[in-house]
Amino acid sequence: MNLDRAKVTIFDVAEHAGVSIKTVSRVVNKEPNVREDTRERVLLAVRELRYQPNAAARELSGKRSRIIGLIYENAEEFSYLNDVFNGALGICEPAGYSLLLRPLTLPDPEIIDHIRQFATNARVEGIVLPAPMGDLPEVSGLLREMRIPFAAITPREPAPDEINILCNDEAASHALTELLIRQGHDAIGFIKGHPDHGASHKRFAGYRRALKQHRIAYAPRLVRQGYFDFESGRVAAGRMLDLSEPPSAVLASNDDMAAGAIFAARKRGLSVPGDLSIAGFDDTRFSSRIWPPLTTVRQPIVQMAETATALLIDRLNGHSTEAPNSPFECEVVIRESTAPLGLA
Amino acid sequence: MNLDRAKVTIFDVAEHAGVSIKTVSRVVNKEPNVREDTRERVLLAVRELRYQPNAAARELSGKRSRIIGLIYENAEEFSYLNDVFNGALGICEPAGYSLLLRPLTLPDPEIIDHIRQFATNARVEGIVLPAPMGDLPEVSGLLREMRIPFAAITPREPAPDEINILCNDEAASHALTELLIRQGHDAIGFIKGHPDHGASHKRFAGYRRALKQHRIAYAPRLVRQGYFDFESGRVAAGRMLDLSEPPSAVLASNDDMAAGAIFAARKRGLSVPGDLSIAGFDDTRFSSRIWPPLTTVRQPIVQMAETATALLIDRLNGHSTEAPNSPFECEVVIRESTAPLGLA
DNA sequence: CAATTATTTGACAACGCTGTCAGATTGCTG
DNA sequence: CAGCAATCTGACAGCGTTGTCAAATAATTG
Repeated sequence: MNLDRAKVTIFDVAEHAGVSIKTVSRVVNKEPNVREDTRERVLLAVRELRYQPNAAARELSGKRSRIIGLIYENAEEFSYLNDVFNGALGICEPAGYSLLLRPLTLPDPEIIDHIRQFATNARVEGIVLPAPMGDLPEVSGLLREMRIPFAAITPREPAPDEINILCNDEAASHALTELLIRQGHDAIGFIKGHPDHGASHKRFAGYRRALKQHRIAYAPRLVRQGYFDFESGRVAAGRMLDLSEPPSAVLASNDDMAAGAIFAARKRGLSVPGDLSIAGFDDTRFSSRIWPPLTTVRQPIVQMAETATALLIDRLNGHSTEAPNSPFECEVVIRESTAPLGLA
Repeated sequence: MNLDRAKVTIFDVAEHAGVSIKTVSRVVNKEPNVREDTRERVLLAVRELRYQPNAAARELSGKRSRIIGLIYENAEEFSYLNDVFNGALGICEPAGYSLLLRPLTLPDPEIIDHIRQFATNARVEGIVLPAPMGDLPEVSGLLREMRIPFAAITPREPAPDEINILCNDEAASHALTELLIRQGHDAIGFIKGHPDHGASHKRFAGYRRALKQHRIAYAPRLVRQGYFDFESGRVAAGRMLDLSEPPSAVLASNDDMAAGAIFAARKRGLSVPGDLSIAGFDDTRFSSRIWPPLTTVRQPIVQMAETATALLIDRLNGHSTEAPNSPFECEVVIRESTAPLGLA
């Protein structure tokens, strides 16, 4: 198949504007040292001929592919990724970059090879690493070693001189726990997230801080390990509900597990929130569509992805990445899965 | 940022193998007319030096970008897209193609311009069009006019000589309706899908055919227009439930609307499936995670996307696209949202 | 075995752009 | 207005491949 469109070349533009191809190149690439009137003449020619620089020639000559990779976990949780895609694409397109996807199924013993191959084959200039990819030390280590710039979207401690976008998971978790405490709950269960995800620890920390602050004793029996998936939430919640002194509220580290908790409660004939309040994290698409709609925490994922991508492109272009490394704000969304203790 | 890796060029390989660069090119591109022993010598050199052809140079010289575009509706329904992505990526990667995403928000009055720009800027060789993109005549018309090969994944009538992947929506809908009829239901509501989607009509047709076949009168009051989103399903189901003679079962044209129907039933104090059976379509990720888990229809989306992409690549490579245009099989998944009439 | 044809190989010119560097032009200084 | 620096512009050589076409080699024929 021939790509026989767009055959206006830099020569055509140069001739039309009465300058050399190099000057056209300068204007198109916004290089300095072009007189204002020549610049305009060239720009006019570009518009009139609808000139589109040939990306392949550019890359071949200039060593820049203008491709950004996005390595993500090919998990079921996809509304998060949808936002990431949209954010990243929204920035890439106007900046003249293409976005190349690389799904990975975790855990992946050959992850290093896969990423190395992706980086080489796809000739990406930089990589966006949404959670939990940015949490894996072998991944960030490899990219550092390969000297491929990357932007991680994950609540880890920002490494010096690396782009890292995060939001205040801990504060949001604290706020959510506090909400339940204010509603009179004092036996509050917690389902932890996958231990490899930075967010898991932050969320747990917020929970503990809230308990402590309100002088509620920490009860290990009310804390269970989950793995961010529905099934683990269902099991973890079930265990707690079967205790002789079950919790009156459960905080799950994400919405999938919260949905699992609702499922477990239903199976035991408990009403939510009448007998058990349940809250989640993430505000996925279906959080408001299950019954009862979930109280949860919403993160500005699109904005976070936009910022990560924009900073990455800045760095690729040699701009001095002024890191606005203050975390993004999460928002507690109160719906019908939580209620004051003792009320239906 | 320099892409200073992978600097083994075709010259290095040629020298190492003691042949000319052209011969290396022949071997790498699987062209004919190379003696077996020279081929092997070259292949060995390729492996030893870990030679990776430079994609930019290839494109510049050979006019082939090896990029495939994927234009999709940037809707909320993402588990469908996840499958499409995975299927398409899974085929592209081993075939040496890159996949470029182009989300579009419908309705889009400038859709023509957007696609034209995408096709030109991104220099795609071919385009995959999952539903509902393949349903829009202006889109397929434009691509035809631009002479860009495309593969549509949608239940429309396959245009001659165009790649079109579909599954037997009609038969699945028929089977699902029949299931409800066998369970004793005879007042079966139907919530239609978005009228611009080909699947909507197929699914409705299957419903009507089943009614007819079992001599159940078609009742227009039990059929409502929906738009594939939760909210429209909720409203449509609500209207039916408020009738003086409400249905005992509702078939929604997708799972989002079925979830809306469950929501509406709950709000009215009805139990599902005790008072109302509800079935959906698509088997999205959360279909099994809401309460009650949905009876629905599963389509082999990943396979369909794989096939579409593979056929497209075949065509791009000049192979004679033997269209296996027989539809893919859907599968009815029976869960707990449907029950025989009169039983809890 | 010479003549002819089929197969295999290689030299070299594109492809469209950017980087380098030298030359032309302009502006400024005294 | 000469002399020099700063600014602008253009010629030309790559970048790593594939396509074209001619040359070399092998296979076939009478």
